[in-house]
Amino acid sequence: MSASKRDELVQKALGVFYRNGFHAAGMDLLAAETGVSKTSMYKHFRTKEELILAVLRLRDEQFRNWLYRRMDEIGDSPAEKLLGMFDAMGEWFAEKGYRGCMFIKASAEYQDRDDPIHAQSAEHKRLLFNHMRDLAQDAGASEPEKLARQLLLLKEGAIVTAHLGHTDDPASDAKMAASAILKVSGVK
Amino acid sequence: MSASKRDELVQKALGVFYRNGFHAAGMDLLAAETGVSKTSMYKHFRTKEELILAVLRLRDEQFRNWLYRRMDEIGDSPAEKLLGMFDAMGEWFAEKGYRGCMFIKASAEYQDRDDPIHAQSAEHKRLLFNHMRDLAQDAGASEPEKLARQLLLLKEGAIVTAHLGHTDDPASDAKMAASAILKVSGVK
DNA sequence: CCCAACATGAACAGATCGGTTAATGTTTTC
DNA sequence: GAAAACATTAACCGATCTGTTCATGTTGGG
Repeated sequence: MSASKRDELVQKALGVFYRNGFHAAGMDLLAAETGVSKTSMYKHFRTKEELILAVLRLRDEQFRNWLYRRMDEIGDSPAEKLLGMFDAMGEWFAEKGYRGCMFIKASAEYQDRDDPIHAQSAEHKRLLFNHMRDLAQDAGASEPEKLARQLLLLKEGAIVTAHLGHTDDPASDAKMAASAILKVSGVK
Repeated sequence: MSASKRDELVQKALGVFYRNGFHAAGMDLLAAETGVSKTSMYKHFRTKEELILAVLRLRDEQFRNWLYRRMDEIGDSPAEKLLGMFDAMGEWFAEKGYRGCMFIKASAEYQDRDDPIHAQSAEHKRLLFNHMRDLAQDAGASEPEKLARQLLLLKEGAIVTAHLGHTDDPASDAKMAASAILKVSGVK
């Protein structure tokens, strides 16, 4: 039971869940798509919930690493990095196979706030908020927390709209709206 | 098979789906909660999908009627009505049992863009957009479509965050952000 | 009052759900 | 090279899934 084998299963399960949804993807399908028997699956993960939680942990790590890096690359100043989030979103939306945010989906299928899957999805959003708040502070915002919350509202809205809305360019709309918000937030 | 009986089933099924999710609520549960036998259920709706589509139609009608009315009551001018949307959102979020937007949930469980359930959810968002665009035009916005899209980004973001985020007041954040956007949109 | 039309419940399909068991490889270790 | 440890497979478990069948009410019209 190598650790990397488990990681590989989680990685592949992530794709299966993302494409099919959590309830719709059964353990039989997951085992088949990862090229492993169901028994092996249950050697690595005691329950389906445990597998889902592992998938969400990996997704959180992958997504935040990618996003923070892109924001850093795109913007020089803190304010530019904040706006850069929306450019990064645009890149993500343009990927083929884009189907929205895994955590929003998870919270839609596991709605109870004290469900571990819901709680872990909320934690991901909280970590994103912390990062945005720190950047907003560095950017000199008069109310960094409020600014961070507002920019994240635009981000979540764009994520949903990119999957559910007409096919325009929500990332660009969000970025222009963000600029307007930055202007009234004491950020130069 | 009175028409009102069918409506009553759809009405009750709406609540069951909203609380449990679409995959998680089976036809047995739906029949039990509507106080009707499964056979009767299938007399009124040929498949589960047909029931879901009927539920979404009802929800669309209920939600838009309610929202448009509240926006009208809250604001006198078109610009005030636009901002009033966020007050209405705040009222909705505060309802006990709030679990997010039914159409976002539906699109999360039925992801394919050509799935009828996904398509109907998208249609709801499109109708909302039309209304907002008309109001934005009446309000004198320089680019009414863009303004409508941006305000709706804030709305979708707030809806998601009210369910998944920390428990602050996303409707109020969204409203203040919307004010900033209105200012740069040629709306007095 | 009788018969047709409709509504109902219970039982049943066949498939799939999450999860387990027991028997069979395949390594690793001494 | 034998024995212990680990991985894998296929078959199975009871529950639940969407959807159907059939036998029994129940109701309204002539």
